[in-house]
Amino acid sequence: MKLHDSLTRRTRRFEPLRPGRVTVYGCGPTVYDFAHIGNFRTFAVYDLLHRYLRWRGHEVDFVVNFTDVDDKTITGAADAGLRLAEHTETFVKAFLDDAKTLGFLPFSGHPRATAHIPAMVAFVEGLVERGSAYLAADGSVYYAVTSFDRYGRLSGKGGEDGAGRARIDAEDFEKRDPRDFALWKPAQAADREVGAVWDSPWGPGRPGWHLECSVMATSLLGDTIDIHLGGEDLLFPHHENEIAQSEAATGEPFARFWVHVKHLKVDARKMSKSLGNFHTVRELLDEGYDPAAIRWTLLSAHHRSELNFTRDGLDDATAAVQRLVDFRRRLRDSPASRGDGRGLAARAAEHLAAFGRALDDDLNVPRATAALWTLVKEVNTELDGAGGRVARTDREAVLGALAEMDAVLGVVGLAESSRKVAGADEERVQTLVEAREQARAARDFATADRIRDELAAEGIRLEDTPGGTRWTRVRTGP
RNA sequence: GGCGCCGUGGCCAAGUGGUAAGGCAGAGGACUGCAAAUCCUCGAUCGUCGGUUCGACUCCGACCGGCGCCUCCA
Repeated sequence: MKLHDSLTRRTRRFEPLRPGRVTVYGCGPTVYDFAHIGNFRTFAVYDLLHRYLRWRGHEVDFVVNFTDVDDKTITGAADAGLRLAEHTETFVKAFLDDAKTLGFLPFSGHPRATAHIPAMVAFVEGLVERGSAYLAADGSVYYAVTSFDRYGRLSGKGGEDGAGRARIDAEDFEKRDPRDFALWKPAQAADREVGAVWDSPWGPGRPGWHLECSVMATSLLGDTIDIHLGGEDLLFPHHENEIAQSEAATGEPFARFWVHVKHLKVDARKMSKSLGNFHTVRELLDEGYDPAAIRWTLLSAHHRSELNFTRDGLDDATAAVQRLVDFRRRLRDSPASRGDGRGLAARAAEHLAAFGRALDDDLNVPRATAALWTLVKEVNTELDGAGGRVARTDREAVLGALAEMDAVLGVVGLAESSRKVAGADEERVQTLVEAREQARAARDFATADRIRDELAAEGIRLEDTPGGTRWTRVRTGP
């Protein structure tokens, strides 16, 4: 596959360092609040890459951390009158729930910063020994940016020129260079209040933000990882600092590919609480949107392009997803015709190949889905022409290709799972459908239409086919 | 001020130096008791102005508009 790497600013061929085994680290959520739809755009891309790599036959170690100690989590815990761990647990759980809702494959692990403090301390000790970090008068340990000559290579920022404009905080007076950043911070009153304090050779305190990712990535995945992911905002300073720390500590290249996901906008504007366009997954679900439609929307633009998230877009996605569900159902339910196929198997293979080629090209989902739609249309046309029948071999081939595509996209199965009808309801609906059939046979269309309308109101759609009336639950959005 | 991105049909969104995928919506048609589902047909010259080129939407420049990072942020 080819993958765009932010560090070299090139789209390059990707091969794992160790054949057959890919190591991926994605910066995960800071668990101080419910993750919003913008966070989940990024995480949806993580899931896409995860699924794609597995689909292409790789073993994947895919780690996504939880930042469970930082200013915001500490402030939040203090405001809630809780210990840090109690406070963050709520949002860890919420994240995992939302991830499941959106059909994410379980990642290999979700290391928490607070569970890796000893390794962080050791990491910092190593940096101090190497002369890459120093203990300042305020009790903080800072990374010395000037000790790393490649600093700024990723972002094109943070060079000496930029230092002139760097904001000068009170703590900056303790730094040797304004660009230096904290690896270890001495305990403050608020930290002690919520239990965010750990021992270290430099006294009680807590780790700086950038440190955790370097430590967890290298200790869990090795000194050099294949792919490092994050939102575009993390490029600087977070990822720049990760590189500086990690490479100074290990002497090895940190990440071979850097993938940054563009931010999404809501109604063409930056999502923010003040604009009132701030959405969480659970809010959208409460409004009645289909999880699969949310997922489809989040994946609807290439990950390096801006994604404009709108209600209209969600409605579009709802219709598109429903069409895919209908397609699979139609194919599954189609009676097998006798004789040889009509070439659908070959075309399914062709479109599946095109789908794969699109993803091979820097995860080009829009192009991949175009191949999917072409398959849908061609098969529907064929079914129309053949009275709804299709050769068994053709049917299995098309269903197989669809399943393969969905192994990466993860929407059809997700959509079907939210359209299940419980047993009791099923019997009730069946009874109504039969009553309507009798009314139709008696040409009592008023009664028939009334039953159909009633069922439609509860999301049950009826279709009168030559083989009888069929019904299905559909999602049409709020 | 520095670095960077974007502007494609009503909406969303790919793409390429040789005359623009796909989805949604809309219109007409087929099918249907009427529908639904499905299929068929119909729409853009790619922000503006210059330049390079046999030829640019695709390269270069300027401009207009929108946006991101530079401070916590997916």
